[in-house]
Amino acid sequence: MNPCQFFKCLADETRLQSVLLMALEGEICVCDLMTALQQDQPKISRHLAALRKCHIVTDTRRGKWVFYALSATLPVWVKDVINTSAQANPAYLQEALKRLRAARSDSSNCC
Amino acid sequence: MNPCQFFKCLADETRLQSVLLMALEGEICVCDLMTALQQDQPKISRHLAALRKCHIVTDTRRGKWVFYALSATLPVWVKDVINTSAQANPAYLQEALKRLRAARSDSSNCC
DNA sequence: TTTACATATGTGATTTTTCACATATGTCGT
DNA sequence: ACGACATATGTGAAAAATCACATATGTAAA
Repeated sequence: MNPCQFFKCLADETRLQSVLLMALEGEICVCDLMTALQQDQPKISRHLAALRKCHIVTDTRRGKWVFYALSATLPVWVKDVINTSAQANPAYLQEALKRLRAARSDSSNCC
Repeated sequence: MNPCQFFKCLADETRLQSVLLMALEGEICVCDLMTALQQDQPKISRHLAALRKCHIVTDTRRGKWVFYALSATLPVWVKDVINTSAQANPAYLQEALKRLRAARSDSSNCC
């Protein structure tokens, strides 16, 4: 993992929040990320594709839905950077996390 | 320190290598960074200005030279991210570090 | 106070990234 | 096979970042 390429992946609000949410909450489906980050579907999807291309996340299809999670094979230092950042910035993630959890506990939600 | 803004600062080869070298070697003057990174003066100076603007580094003038170092007041998580990245990527920094140390031990060097 | 050297910044061009919209692909239920 | 829904991607435009060159500022020594 090239360090500069890695930091470029984190250097965008949508990608960074997606990665940090996955660090805190495990796998997340695209529809829930749309809700959590309040962004439209193509935008979410495109940023996830960028993360996937750099092997930071993996995607798993289950029925109609695709779930993204941090790659299990990340270098230790990358995991450390992601976890440290996720733990240390509750305020930055607060709103998105609230929307994510609300969506997930809503039985009328998509997935 | 906004997390996304911080990662944007690291998302450039010149800025990232400058920051990681400062983590490993302490303060570095502009002329030595030019040698270490093999970039021209305005380019180095401009990227350092960006880091300074975000309060990631501080600058100290001593005579004709300006020395840059990681800010002493960085949040703990930011220091952790920088140090972890610097320690974990020796190959990424090897060449620059070699040139930096060579320049510093050369008595005919600028500063 | 003039000159040389180290560093910073103004500026316009170039490159890269991001975006919005349209459309394609994939899955499931009927 | 068809329709509805979830996700992915093609494409051109817009925005942002980077660059190279010129020039300005600051310091010290002669």
